[in-house]
Amino acid sequence: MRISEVASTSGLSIDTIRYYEKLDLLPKIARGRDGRRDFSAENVEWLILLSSLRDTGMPMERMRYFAQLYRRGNETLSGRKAVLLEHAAHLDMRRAALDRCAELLAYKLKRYDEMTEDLS
Amino acid sequence: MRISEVASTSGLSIDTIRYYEKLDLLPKIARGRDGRRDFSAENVEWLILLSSLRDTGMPMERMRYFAQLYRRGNETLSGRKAVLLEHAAHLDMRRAALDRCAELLAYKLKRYDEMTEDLS
DNA sequence: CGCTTGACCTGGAGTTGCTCCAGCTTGGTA
DNA sequence: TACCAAGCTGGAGCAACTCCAGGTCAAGCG
Repeated sequence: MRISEVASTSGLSIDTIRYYEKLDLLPKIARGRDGRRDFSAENVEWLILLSSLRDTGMPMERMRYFAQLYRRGNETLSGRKAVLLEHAAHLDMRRAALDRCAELLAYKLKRYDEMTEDLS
Repeated sequence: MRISEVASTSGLSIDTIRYYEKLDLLPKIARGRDGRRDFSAENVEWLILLSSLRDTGMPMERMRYFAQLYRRGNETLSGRKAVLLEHAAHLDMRRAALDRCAELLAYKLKRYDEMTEDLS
């Protein structure tokens, strides 16, 4: 799979994919005879996971750690599981922050409405 | 109110508060005789709102626009309302992204479990 | 067969939104 | 009166992209 296809499939930009490769977040990516990257289905699945983790706020350093485990293979499954469970907990906290913000917005909007009524 | 108190009340760091002032995200902040900032209750409320917006992903440029409206006073209420409504919609999208990620994690975790069973 | 176009390559500079630091001033305490 | 914590400013540093210049290569077209 060409890098442009991977970009549109994963939601990452082409530049970000190359950047992630440079930071060792990806396993070795195959190259075609012409030197271009040729992503396997597994590569793409991995990038979709990274994209999703990053988009929901996993820090780069944590992703590097996760990627190291991934490269070391099956013996690291329980370590990777721990990373994902921790991130699932993080998602709950993010959801709570969104909810608090939504509540604050509802309150502010109500106040704005009251203020515009007072003016009329 | 001193800057350190505002920081712990709003969740923003002292540096970030000064940074926001430099970027004109805040109205003019009073200074004590000694030159230190002295935040009013309204200042603090504004910073809490900014903190919440920023934390849930409003871009700086949008916040600058919002702050400009705020500084111009009551005539901009409907403009500010539009900004907050737009952000409320953004919150829904973020919540959906979190949910998709949670689902992906649940799937991956299940697969990890299956793989560890196979090994044993 | 030569030429152009477009997708890809690399290394490096630029951007956003903080975050930290050096070096200074000041108000309160012993 | 001597100190220390808390504040000040201007500027450097950092994370995570994002963009750009300048180059390669395969494919399609006249």
